[in-house]
Amino acid sequence: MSKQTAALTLTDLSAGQPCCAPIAEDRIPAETAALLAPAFKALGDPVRLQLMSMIASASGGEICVCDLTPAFTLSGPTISHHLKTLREAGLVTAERRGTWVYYRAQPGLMAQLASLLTVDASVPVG
Amino acid sequence: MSKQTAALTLTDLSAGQPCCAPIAEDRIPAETAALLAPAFKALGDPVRLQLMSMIASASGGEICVCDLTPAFTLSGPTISHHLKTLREAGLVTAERRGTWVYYRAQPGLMAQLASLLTVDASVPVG
DNA sequence: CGTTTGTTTCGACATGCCTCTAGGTTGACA
DNA sequence: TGTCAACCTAGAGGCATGTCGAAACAAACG
Repeated sequence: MSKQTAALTLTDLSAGQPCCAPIAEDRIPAETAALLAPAFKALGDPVRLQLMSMIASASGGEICVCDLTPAFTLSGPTISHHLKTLREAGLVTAERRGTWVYYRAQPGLMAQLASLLTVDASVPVG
Repeated sequence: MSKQTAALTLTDLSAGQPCCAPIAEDRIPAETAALLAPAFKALGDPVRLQLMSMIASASGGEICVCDLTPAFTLSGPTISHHLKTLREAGLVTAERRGTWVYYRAQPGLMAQLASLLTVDASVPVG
């Protein structure tokens, strides 16, 4: 991992390490933007947003690909591609158990994105 | 009118109308995903994420394009293009006053996205 | 009225993304 | 061991996006 420009890594973020103040408090540094933008980008597709929702809301905290694929009118490989995108963004993790692959949400990064967008009413407008 | 699944518009969201439960509570409907994905997509670029941050954190709640452009090593038209993307996503609004154009964040939609990503510790994991 | 300054639009090109089909890999089971 | 099911990877086609330079538009000012 050579692109260590920022002192923060995706692993840190997934682990829930705080990254920065909310977007409305201070201008975020370029390194942070470069690190978090891919996560937002991954959520920028309706299919992936629904996949993320199904994974995050799954009972037991995980869900099988075999339960995800039939929920869409898309081919298996296409769903697999979207899951890979979510995986590479650090939003989910995958684990193979026997025949099936189970996906699990990564609450740390989700919380980071949420806190970044949080608009605090007490944020000074001046 | 407690269960609004599809009859929601971007205007509603920008105005701060609640759209749905957090992503980790229930699977979001396809209509909601189609409505919110463009907003995440708009934030999925490092330049736009920084622009959004500069706008949202601007003192006075607004900022001039003439203050945004010099902050990047990109051409004016390119910055304008990114601002248009944020505008069309409903994340910011623009107003021309004299020579300059001022941009202002749209806290309603930002709050929607934040609440969607919020992970409640009390979310049942089983 | 013409010039200057700030901002957006237009046209073009390179790159990236979404989707598919085809094929490969992994694991279960007779 | 052979076969089948589940899942992923590879490659291609078509469309969208990011970026630029040039030009158009808008407002202020002399």
